[in-house]
Amino acid sequence: MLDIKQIRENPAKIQELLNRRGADLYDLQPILDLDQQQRELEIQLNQLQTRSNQIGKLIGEKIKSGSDPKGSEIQDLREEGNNIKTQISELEPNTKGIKAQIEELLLAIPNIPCESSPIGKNEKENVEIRRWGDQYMPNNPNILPHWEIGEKLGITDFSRAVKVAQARFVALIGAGAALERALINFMLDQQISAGYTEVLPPILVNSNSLKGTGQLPKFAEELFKCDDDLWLIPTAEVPVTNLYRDEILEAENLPIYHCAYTPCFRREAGSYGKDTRGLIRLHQFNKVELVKFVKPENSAQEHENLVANAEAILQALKLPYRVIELCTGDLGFGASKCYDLEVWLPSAGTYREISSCSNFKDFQARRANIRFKEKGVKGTQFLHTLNGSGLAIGRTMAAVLENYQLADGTLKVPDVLQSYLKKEYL
RNA sequence: GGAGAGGUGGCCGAGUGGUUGAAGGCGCAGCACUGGAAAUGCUGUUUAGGGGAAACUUUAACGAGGGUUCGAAUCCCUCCCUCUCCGCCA
Repeated sequence: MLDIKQIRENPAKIQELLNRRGADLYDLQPILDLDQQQRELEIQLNQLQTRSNQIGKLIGEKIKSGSDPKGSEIQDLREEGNNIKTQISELEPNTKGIKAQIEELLLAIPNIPCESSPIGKNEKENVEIRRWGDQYMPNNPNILPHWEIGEKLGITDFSRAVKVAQARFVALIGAGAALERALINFMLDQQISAGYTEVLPPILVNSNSLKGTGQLPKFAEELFKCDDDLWLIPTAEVPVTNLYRDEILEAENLPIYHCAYTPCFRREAGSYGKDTRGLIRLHQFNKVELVKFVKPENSAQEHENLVANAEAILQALKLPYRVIELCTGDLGFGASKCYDLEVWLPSAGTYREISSCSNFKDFQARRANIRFKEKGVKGTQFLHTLNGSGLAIGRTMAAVLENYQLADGTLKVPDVLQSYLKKEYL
């Protein structure tokens, strides 16, 4: 959520930044108008309330000091109080309505892009920052797509998973399950030693949590909903970020780094026909997520470090990848600045997103009301949140299945996973 | 699922309609005392919004939302959450 004060004080600047996502998409003027009305009403309401409070006190004092509660003095005050109450009840619905409208509008407005985010209209204008691992690109010309090698080795079973659930689900069998588990454990172990504290959070969350991280109210159609106001998480970002919702943290306890393995559930609405085969786009997938809570002045550096932590996994797995910086037109709803890691998938001859590392600045913190207090400094401040995949397991599995294929149709286990799998080849 | 209890400030805990943003204690901060510290004493110690250059002032908040009243932490209604016992269960 954007800061209404900032919008009020600097509308042109905020509007200009917002326009970088795509001109004319979001108009701040209605918010400004409502805000103006709201403050005028509030001044009136405040004055009435002040008088009402005075009357209440006065009646109390008079009765205590012996005035006749039925006498005309008290009766007059009561009448005035009643009048004020009527006036308040006329104004109050207005302010409440206007406040709710402002809130609704604000919740639907995305974060303002960072000044440093490259300006562009769509993913075509994203900027490649660096590549790594060209020397590990396989030169085997007969590489099978991962879903084929997976079926061939008998470690992925899509058709049975479809029978059990639906399209876009998979069952991992035998070494496939073991490989998935090895990847999870390896990633967690690595991130824990990089300084992240592991969390195993709820994977059903309430709608307040989803509002806090920005999935609601706008993106309900991308989520699976259960009864009782509970939703399956689309990413561990939601439960982990909301761990500290409505809290005031001590500055000395920052930064906080968490890593979390969870399954993730997405409807993938609007992507019919895209990536229909394989492990790339499923309704359920596993992911290790990194989440940081930091002081505002450190968030840019923390962001770079977060990306490095995600990259370290790909490097340890010797999987070729590149780092893309998203342009303003391709930035996610809550992100101010975002780097994607894309892993090399030789069967397709392309890089595919395997991690998305975003700096949300105070956007989520404001929605989720996560603040910190610095000793000796008056008041509280919103902290900055960041998160990134470290990494998406299913897509990592796909990358391993393709990049580690041998000419004879078997698979070499990446060095760092051998101790987990206790095997060198599959 | 059945029966009961409860949700008050950073924490503990009082408070059943009247000047209570909330006694008391703990904790924390500052000052005094001390060679220094402990102990002690004094002072201070929530958050958010509005107005104001500021000093300051005003409003709101005792789980959430509504109601009664001139006035609600206190009374009424709805919802949420926590705990205990019974049942069921990985």
